[in-house]
Amino acid sequence: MTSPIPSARSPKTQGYHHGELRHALLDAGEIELEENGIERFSLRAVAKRAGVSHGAPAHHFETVQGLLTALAARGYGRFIAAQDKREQLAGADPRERLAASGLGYIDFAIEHPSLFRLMFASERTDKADTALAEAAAAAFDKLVKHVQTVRDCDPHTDPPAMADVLACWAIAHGLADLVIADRLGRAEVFNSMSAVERDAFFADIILRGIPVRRKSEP
Amino acid sequence: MTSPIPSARSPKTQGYHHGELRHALLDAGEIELEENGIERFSLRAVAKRAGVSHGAPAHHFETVQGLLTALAARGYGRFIAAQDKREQLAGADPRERLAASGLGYIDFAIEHPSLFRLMFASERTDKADTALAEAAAAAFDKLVKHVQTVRDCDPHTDPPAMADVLACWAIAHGLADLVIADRLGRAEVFNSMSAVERDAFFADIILRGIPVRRKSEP
DNA sequence: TGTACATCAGTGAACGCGCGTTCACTGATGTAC
DNA sequence: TGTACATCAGTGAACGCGCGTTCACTGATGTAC
Repeated sequence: MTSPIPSARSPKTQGYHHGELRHALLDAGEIELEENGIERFSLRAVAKRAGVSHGAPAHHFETVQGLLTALAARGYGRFIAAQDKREQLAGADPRERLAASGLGYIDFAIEHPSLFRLMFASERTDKADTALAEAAAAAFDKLVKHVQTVRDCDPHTDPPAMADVLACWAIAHGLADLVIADRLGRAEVFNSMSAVERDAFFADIILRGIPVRRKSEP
Repeated sequence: MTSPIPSARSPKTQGYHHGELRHALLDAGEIELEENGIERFSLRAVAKRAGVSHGAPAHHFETVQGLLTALAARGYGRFIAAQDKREQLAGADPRERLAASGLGYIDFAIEHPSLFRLMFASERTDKADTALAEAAAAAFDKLVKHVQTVRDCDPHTDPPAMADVLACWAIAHGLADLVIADRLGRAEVFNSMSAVERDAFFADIILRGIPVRRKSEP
């Protein structure tokens, strides 16, 4: 079934003391989360996977909620990294970069569906946690800045631009959630797409959130 | 804490036999779901709320998964009803009706957040269940027909129209999921809206999924 | 360099809990005659 | 209308399980002198 992660122990600390257990528990927790889903997540299984007794995590996380909260916070780091990765493949055009960021949003959900759900739809994290709140805020700021670049104004003081922010967010989020729930297959055309076609398809939909302003319009 | 639902027993069947227990369990299950969330949902609590012993549900649902699956299937009925309700308040314009349907989608999520999550994001339902699959298909068909009316073509054979379907779906779904995750409050403008303003705000965003085609465009 | 000692970070047994499911049972109901 | 009987739909005790958490313990590590 599950096996410890020997590589998580450096040769220097292979003995009684682990040395990097906090980090190892996060790694093991992430794997457990993706293998079993949030609904079957358990601290004991995480400890087993990390190769320690199930009492050990208490020295690093007060409760299972603490571990899940730390996982969610770290998840936002991966989430932003997935968006950065797509942006680096994009050109200089602000709209293209915004769409790329949205594709990274979806990539993350596909690669880490349970972590994505933990971050956006679980009641098992501590929403008052500072690190988690800051990580989530950083992700939101990223989107705000994309829209700011496209619209050349600050969404926080320009309601129409903030509407663009929420529209793009909702689209990327909705696509991501529907993809991992395996719902988009209902659209026959979706099933026959190559990866490149799918990216173009999603990018087109994401950009509907921030319509091009025409001269004839206000 | 929790109390039985005496009204679920008709005077004629108040004795040893319940008479409507299947129905009463679904009602109790829905309340339990919303009060405790999926993550803390338990068959024993549902039985207690329905006023029967915890062994009783086995006569109506093979397992807890069976009850959750039936709840999800019935949820799609409520989901479609929420959309119908909004449509009835809308005029004849196809775009207005499509937007209204999307608002009903969001209404449902707000009124039944845990049921919404059970339907769209849980691993605890039996996805092979016929009734559940048919209920979900009916909800999708509803959206397809809205787009069909707006575009005057069948999305199942017209890929651009199916792209409109998925775009509108993703927007309504994304808004719904972000609203119940309490994320939209990050946009300051959103917090100060009245219910009517919020509806108009969401309707505008939903309709971005199905852009008006101009004569100068293909 | 060697020793005493404090602290750290593990172990593993134990606790109590709620869970889904099973099952022998029994009261209530419906039907045949 | 009355009786015998089959079936239905409950009860409640029992099962085994995995869970999070606690705690006395101990081996490992680091530090003071």
